[in-house]
Amino acid sequence: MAKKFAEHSNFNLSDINKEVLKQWEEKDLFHKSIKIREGAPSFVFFEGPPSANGMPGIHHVMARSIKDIFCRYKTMKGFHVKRKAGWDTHGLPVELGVEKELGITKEDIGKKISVDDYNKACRTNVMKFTKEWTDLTKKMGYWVDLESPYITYDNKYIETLWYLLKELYKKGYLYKGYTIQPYSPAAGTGLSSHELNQPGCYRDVKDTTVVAQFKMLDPKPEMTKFGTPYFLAWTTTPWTLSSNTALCVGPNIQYVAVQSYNPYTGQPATYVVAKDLVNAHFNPKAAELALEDYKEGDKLIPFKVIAEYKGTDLVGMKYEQLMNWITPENADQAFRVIPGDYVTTEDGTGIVHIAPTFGADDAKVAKAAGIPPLQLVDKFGNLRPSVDLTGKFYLLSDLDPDYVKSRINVEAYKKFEGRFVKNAYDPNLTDKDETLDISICMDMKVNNQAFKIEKHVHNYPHCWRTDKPVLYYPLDSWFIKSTKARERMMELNKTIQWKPESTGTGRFGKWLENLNDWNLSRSRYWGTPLPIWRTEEGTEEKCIGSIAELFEEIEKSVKAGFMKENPWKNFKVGDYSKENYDPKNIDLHRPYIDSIILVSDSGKPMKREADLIDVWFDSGAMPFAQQHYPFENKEVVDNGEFYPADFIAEGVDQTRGWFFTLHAISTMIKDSVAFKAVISNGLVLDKNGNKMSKRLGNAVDPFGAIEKYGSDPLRWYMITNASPWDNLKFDTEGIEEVRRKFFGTLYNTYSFFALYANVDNFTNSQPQVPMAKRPEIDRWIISLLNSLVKEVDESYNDYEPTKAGRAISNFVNDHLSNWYVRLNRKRFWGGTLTEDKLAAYQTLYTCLDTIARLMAPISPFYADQLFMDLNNATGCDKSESVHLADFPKCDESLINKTLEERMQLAQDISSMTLSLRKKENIKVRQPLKQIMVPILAEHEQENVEAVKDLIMSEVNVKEINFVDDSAGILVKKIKPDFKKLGPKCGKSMKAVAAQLQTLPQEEIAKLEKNGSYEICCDGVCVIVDKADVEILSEDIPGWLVANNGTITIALDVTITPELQKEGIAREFINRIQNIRKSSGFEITDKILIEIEKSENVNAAVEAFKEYISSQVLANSITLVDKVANPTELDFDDFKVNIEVKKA
RNA sequence: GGUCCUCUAGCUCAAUUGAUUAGAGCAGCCGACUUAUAAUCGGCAGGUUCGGAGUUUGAACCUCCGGGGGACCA
Repeated sequence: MAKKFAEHSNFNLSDINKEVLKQWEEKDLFHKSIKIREGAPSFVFFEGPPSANGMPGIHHVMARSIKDIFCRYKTMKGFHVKRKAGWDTHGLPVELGVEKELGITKEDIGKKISVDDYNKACRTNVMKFTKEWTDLTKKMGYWVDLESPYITYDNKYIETLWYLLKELYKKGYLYKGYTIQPYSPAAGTGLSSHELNQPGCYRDVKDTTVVAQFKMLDPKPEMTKFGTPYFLAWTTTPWTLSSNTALCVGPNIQYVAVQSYNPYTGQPATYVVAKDLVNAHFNPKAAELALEDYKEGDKLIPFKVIAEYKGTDLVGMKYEQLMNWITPENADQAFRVIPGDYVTTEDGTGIVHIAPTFGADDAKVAKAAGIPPLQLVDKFGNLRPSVDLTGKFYLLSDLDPDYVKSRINVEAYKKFEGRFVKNAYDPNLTDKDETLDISICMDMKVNNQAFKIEKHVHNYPHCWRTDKPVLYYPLDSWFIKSTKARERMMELNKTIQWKPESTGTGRFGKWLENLNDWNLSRSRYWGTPLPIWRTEEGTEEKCIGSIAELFEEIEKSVKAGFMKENPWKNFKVGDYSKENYDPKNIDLHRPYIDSIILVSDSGKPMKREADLIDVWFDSGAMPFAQQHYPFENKEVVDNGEFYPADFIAEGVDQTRGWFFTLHAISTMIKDSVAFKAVISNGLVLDKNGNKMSKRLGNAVDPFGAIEKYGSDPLRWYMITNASPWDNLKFDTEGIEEVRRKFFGTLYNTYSFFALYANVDNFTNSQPQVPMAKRPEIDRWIISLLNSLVKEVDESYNDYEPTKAGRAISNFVNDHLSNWYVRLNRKRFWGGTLTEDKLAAYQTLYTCLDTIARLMAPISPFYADQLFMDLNNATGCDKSESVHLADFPKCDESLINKTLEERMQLAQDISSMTLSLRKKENIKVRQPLKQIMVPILAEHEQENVEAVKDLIMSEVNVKEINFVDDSAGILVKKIKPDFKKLGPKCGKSMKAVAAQLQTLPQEEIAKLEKNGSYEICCDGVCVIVDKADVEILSEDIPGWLVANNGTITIALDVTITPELQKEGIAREFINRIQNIRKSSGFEITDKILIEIEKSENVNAAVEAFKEYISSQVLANSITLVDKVANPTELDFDDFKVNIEVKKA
């Protein structure tokens, strides 16, 4: 007994989701889907590790849908697609989460709580939401190996990181440097650029700014003619002026000397500023005033430009230190004008104040020009900037007394010592208090050092944790010299297929071009320790690349007496078992690792550099670390089975995060790309285009959405609404629409099929009816289906899931359901299983089965149900799931473009006819005599003939006739083909087009006859070929005509008495059916009809009595003088009374 | 402040890469169908392609200027 096609009583995708998921788990289908492809070529995919210390959001569904689509697709295409889940477990977010939970700050670590306990808390905390993540992963249908994920805190993982660091070390990529970095005095730590880019970090703040006057020591002669000569330089951080050691000009910028007066003191002066900025600092209204007429206190200050210089002319000029509180080392080298390409004339004065200790650019140009930074010596003998780690000017008592004596002007400095550079850092101050900037500016004003003091609003970064402004501050750090690999990284990047391309060339490419060295250091507790040990003076160091190497070194150290014993004596080197690497046995984290003292080659003790490494190194190293490379799995990584990735996908925010670190590490270690193709998806915004946030309450809960709609419509919506790299305005109405329009239609199509297939016991076991024997409409849909397979396959292959999904959905809605099934319904009804009927079943079955496979990557649940419903009944494909089945192959021989065009023609002609009917207010129910189609070429008639019957039944006309040109009645029109004619005509295109369009009928006839025609205008003549134009019939005089593109039709709207009668009959049928329905008659009930006599209907009723009766199951129709219980029927022009009774 | 992306119907998106009637779906309005029926279908209406200038025979598309939105970076 053949199995029947499942007929579902209701259609709830959320339930289907759950049901199918249960099946998957029971049958362990994910693992089977990998197992069946064992030995096949591998398709390598890398999963970017999320951090499980927060709940997953709806955007994760987006990113993971994309990943899942291509992994499933490639599996169906026969590839072996292994994919390991991963967890990102280190780093500041985790630490801060723990601190918040425990109610402690960074300073408490090691005091109130031991580092050991703290790290234990981190280890637990970071996996807090693992359950939710796993849950979502399963529910949304993302297939990834969750049982053996890579975890970045794992000892094995860390060991690979050490291996990689050592490799980099050996290649000379690691160095220690002193650089200006964003630093949060309140948090006591440097901040990574990633941290600086937490939402809300950059904020507009109002700061006091000053244009300072730097007195020249060696002015050019013309500068000394009037008052004192000064350089003007603008700063938004006046407190850094005391650390000024140079001024910077743009070498190619034009500067001028301007004679004028100081606005505050009225003292005469000659100022040097950029030419473009003169008007920003000197009021143009005062340009006409004479210098001599100025009196102190005048609002308009006269000025006079007296000379012009190029930036390079100024380089090397010397000036007097602005604030002589502290004398820098090598002071003779300081206080000079130096060149810098980054100087602009957009704001300020075109001369930039340089404080090498507080600006990254400053430090760079200063170093290049040999300018010393202004540094102090603290009481421990360290060189320090003028601000301490808490954010205040050093207290004299914290400095080296000898240094204070020799270098500091105590008198001047005392006034400012201990002042915090921002009020936010000082626990005793508020915004309302005078800032250090203001105090300094006031001082400068009095001393004739300030030219202009202003409030200025600018965008400034804040610490995402403490909310306080960031300080650019010099810190000691380890760096990866990524600049060394920059060229190679750019080259390799060109080989990567980026989706969208602009992210690769633009955002990523530009970033590589301007690459800086990678700051690897983090001064925190929970992370991968930097495996570098150094002697106290830093003269000797060792980088450790494995546990084995560490153990060897420990041995030496024990021998040298620096350590008593190896703290991990149970660990067996070379034993890669889970137990051996268990944290109970060995833990490479702080604080344990810090207790290890190694011995240098010369016999000195070496301590570990206290830093942890950037967590982005953790994630970027995952291609290797997830395999514990090279300690294990060396083979499969080196031979390409697991590396590089064929494909990865993450949010666009990862461009400079994970995408970069993967690429950088891979380039430096393996001289290879880490991934060959990448999709960077956009953001998921709320329906109004705003960012989703928990705070605003507009975040969509992914669990709720899946529960309500099911994962399929959610995924389908996300993928097909817009390209994944565009931002998605997430609107649940869109999911609803997808459910209704696409899944609903597909479900109905299947239900229709199942209903009749079960009645006819169709099981697809009969031999396939040869295509040649199937009706044209079958061959048409099969042709379209194969075109679809081709398009979808190409789209998936090109990482264009949106195109694939849209194509599938168009096919299902417009062609399969709305045309094929609708027009063929009658073929499935009643009767025996004829060849024609069989062809219909087979055709529809093929379509549904193919659709299930095509859609499986995007909507894995419903596709599987559909596939199983079909194949369980037929046994055609014995795969346990659509995801274990093969992707359809396009059979080019079944694609018939002529057929597709013809059907399009039928659809167009029907649509035009319906439109004409509407215009004339003639219901479809009213039969009409004929449609006329003008024919200009033979094949046109052929095409229409082929689909004639379809059109006639669609639009209720009796004939389709053709008018050819022989009678000469057609009114023709010429449409130029601009693409062909444009290049031919050039400038005269417009005139030629105008002439063509007004060409008289005779001339058109000539063109047609001769195949070409000469058009002259403006003295230029062009030969217009027949192929350069489209000739169409625009009108048939006396007919009602519609035009659409090249198609023209005319509808005969004359309603003959005969047609009218038939129309009335159809009208009766419709009304009576309605009465049947509203009276609650059964479909099989027979009825008796009485109609009140009326001139309007008598003839029609008499003529079509049989027809009406057969349609409405009437035993009799009688015309009577008056009915007993009349129902009034309104026929627009007249009314008729009728009575319908059960027989 | 810099770099990049983006702006098309009320909404969400197309437009074969420069071609002359700028298209769909949703929503709206009108209607049809009534053995896929809590399903389905048709028609109508809706546009200064963000604004401006330029290149071109021809611009939604290329260039420049300006505006809105967004991302990334300093």
